[in-house]
Amino acid sequence: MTSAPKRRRRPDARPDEILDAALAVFSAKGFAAARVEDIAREAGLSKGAVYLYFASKEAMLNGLVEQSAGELAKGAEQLVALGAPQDPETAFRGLLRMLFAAMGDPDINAAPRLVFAEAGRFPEIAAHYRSQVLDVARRALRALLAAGVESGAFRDVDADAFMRATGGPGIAHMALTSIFGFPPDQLTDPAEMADALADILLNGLKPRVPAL
Amino acid sequence: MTSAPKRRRRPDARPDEILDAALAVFSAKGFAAARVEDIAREAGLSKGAVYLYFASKEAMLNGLVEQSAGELAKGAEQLVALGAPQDPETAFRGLLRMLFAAMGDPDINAAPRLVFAEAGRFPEIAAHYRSQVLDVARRALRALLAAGVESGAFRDVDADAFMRATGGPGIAHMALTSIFGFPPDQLTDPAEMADALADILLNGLKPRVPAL
DNA sequence: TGTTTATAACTGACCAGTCAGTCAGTAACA
DNA sequence: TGTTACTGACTGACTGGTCAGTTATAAACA
Repeated sequence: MTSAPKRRRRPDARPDEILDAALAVFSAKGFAAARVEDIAREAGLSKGAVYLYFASKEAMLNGLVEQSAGELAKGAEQLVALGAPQDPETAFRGLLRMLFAAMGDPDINAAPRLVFAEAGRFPEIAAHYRSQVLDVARRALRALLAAGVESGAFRDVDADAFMRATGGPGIAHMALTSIFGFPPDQLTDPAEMADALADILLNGLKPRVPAL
Repeated sequence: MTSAPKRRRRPDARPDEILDAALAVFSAKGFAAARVEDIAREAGLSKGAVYLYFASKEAMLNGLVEQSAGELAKGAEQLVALGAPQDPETAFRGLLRMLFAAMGDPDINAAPRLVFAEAGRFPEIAAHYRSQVLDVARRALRALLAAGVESGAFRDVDADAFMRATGGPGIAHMALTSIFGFPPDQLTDPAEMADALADILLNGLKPRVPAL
């Protein structure tokens, strides 16, 4: 932006810059159709320079996924660990709010979207995401559920159904908004959306009152 | 397989055969990385022959999506229309069972998976799926919800949150099983999974009993 | 016979990855 | 201070291979 000299010496920042550019291009065109030259241009470099930092196009994809997986896993674990023991219901509401905020933001959900689209063709990526993100999320949700059951806030529902009930709507939200351009009819704000969903799920998780 | 003559005349069956083959190859490699010659071989033809039936690779993708969208929309509409007026709860359970059975079966969910992965790059496909599948599903769910509210079985929750709460877990199930190879810990059977989820959601949708 | 259905060889465009060379900066010396 | 020698980040043209779509030709029918 500011009159930067053409040759800037900052090799330590380059890998991240290239990964940012790669995410943008992969996200727009998909891995196979993305051209390395486009990534290079987006990063303000020539194609050759990109190969000084990454051995191949696939290495960029791997780097990208690793980065994103790390962030996601950290976020999920932190959030649940923070709120779970004290107040499972509030922690659950917070988790859904965070999930919908993230999944509704095209900048944030770009990486998960990419993983969704490409993981089928890259077993290594699928395995990495599974162990670094999904397994972590499952453990966190399991802990949250257990805490809720112990405190009497939740019924002892199946953990895998609980995981699908919690994470699924977030994925649906992502797909509807960022892939299909589906605007919600009523609830524009992701936080309201999250609260409406929390309202359904928390009610569903409550121990059944023996009425009716 | 069986000693079929090399030149068989059955042009009326060809388009569907080619679409089947295209789905298999697109699903395995993604649209961009799929080779038309692979599709042709999978269909037992030469590449040139494929171009007698489809003008381009993209035309195959379009045909595929159109076919799949038609089936999905029909299924969703029928199921809800059948059960809604009489017994919304039972209809909802049936819908979830059907959803999980479909989303858990790699043969059936191949087309939706493909659409998920590619719709971002093909606005026409996204628009088609949206109008032919998503809008139809939304209407159907809205009707089911309204019927449930009227009969007193459901609370009057937000329709879009309801849509995400219902469809989302199905998508999550698809992703976990077919993309990430995530085996459920407890519930192997999709029908059990659907019932566990219905248990959570139906309880959540019930009018709140003023206790606690 | 003419028409339909198919093939296989071909073309032209495209692109991942390479590499010989360029240039900005820097440091040591005079 | 100006000069020389050096480094390593960067460039862009090139190569080798791939693949969508075309076409000349032929077999199978009617």
